[in-house]
Amino acid sequence: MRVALVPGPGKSGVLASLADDGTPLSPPVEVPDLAAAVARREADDPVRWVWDCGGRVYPTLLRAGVRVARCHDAALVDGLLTARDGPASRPGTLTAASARRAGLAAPGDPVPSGVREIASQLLFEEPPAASAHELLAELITVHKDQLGRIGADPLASGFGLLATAESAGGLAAAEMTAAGLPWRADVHDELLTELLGPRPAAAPGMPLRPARLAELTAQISAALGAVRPVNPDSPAQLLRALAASGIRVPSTRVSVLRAVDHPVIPLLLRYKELARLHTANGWSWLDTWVAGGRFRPEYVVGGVVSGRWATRGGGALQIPRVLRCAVVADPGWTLVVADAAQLEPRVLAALAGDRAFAQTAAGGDVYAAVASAVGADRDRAKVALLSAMYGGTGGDGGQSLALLRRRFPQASAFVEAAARAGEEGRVVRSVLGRTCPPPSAAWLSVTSESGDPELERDPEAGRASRARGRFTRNFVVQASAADWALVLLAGLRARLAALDVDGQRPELVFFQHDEVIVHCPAGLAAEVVTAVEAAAASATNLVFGATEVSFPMTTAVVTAYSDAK
DNA sequence: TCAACAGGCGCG
DNA sequence: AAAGCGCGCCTGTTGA
Repeated sequence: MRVALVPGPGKSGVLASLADDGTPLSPPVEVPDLAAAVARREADDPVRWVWDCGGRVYPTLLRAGVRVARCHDAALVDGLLTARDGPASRPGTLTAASARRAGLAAPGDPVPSGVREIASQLLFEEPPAASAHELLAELITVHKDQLGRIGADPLASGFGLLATAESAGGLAAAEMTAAGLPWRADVHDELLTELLGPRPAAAPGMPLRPARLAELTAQISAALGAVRPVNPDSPAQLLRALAASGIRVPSTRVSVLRAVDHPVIPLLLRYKELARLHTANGWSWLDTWVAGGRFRPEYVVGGVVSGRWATRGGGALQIPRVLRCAVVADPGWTLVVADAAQLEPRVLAALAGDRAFAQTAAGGDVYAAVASAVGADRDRAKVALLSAMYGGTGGDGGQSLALLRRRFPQASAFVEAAARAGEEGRVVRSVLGRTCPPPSAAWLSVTSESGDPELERDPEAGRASRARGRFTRNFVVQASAADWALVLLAGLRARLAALDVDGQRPELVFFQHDEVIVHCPAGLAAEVVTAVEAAAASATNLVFGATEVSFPMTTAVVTAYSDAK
């Protein structure tokens, strides 16, 4: 059973039951308390809620203590379909719905990524606010249209799974934001103080460097023999000061500086490390993003073209390793940290239908297995494999790359074909059918062939073409890995819901590409680990069908995130 | 004065 | 000969 839902004024809402093909079964029903109505239906029988944008609707339900098991998120599905069919394919009704959504949004409100562009175009037209009944009618039309377009996909079942998983991802994202990642502000503060010195007093308009950074700055200037103090935060200034000391470098990147032998280098490297911590995850970050012992990032489902998630604010997907000691389970609770081991090479093995490579990826360490298969050491094999997926030659791994091609011709041909498609301006799709963006107008104009043989040799054309080849080469792997991880997340979420004991519910609290963290009562950790493994096995089967490739999860039951791995 | 850009670095 | 993929966010600089 599907039920379409649109919030109305106050706590009210409008509902309509739909058949599985999206046809309305009865006239819309107004309810005074939407959350209560949803909770009743959810308890009765399995419902797939159809709504326009879970990111907006669901947090309200969660605040009222109501969870749902399944949904169809029309905004997220629109993103998938628009990536597949192009913006011109978007039906008029959805455009109108997007416009209304944008019109109803407060200025500066985030708009779901799939409709961001069109919404921003229409934002200025001040569309009239539509009634909940009008919006529901539109939603029903859009939903039915989407079901038809999903069904028409050449990868119908895969693409349908993707739409379902993307929608479930929307639910998980809202729930994770509501739950928050356990974060010990006191531990974080202690670490900052230990590394940087005491927190500088707030000086209006005059941000102070913490003691340790000020000290290093002075030492750096001295080591460079600079007359005036050098600001290490200014690459241009630093570059000049280095040159004045006879150090000629193309940039001030850590990787470049590391190769230089000079007394100032260790000071600079230390400064960069600490300054990064201070600016990216220092006290002001703590003030801004951590409250009540929780860090609550806002996830952007499908925010990356490959289907990976992004986050808005707080840089949640770049939590530095040194800070992971601040992620600590509540007393009596524990963290289950699980990540998919060597996900991308395994995905390539499963995708490419390369028997030899699949057998190689059937075991515990793909890189070691590849190394022994091609007769190279593990490091070289790893670089070669990554190069094959990223489009580099791997420098040192170049030879191994050639061996890789000989030993695993089908896997190589698979990524090469993806690269050719990109270079020629075509699009590629993930295993479940997520579609990469078409080439930009700028790319087309740079690479378009002209009759003039002089122009054809424009090196810019070749560069742009190869760059897009690397992008599509990587896309098929990264996006398929994202497919798998999303299906894992959806399955895990469902399994965890079944472990709910009197509100002592294991909570998904973090998701980062190929890694999840579950916060659970200590007594449930073993069951959570089992759930993770079952979800991984199920994801493998749903996404890749029968395959020899294994997708093992590395799980750790820990008190602090830093204790994992 | 402020927005856009460049350089840089954190994560996968 | 050299170079890989995808992000978010910070500071400093530049230019309208």
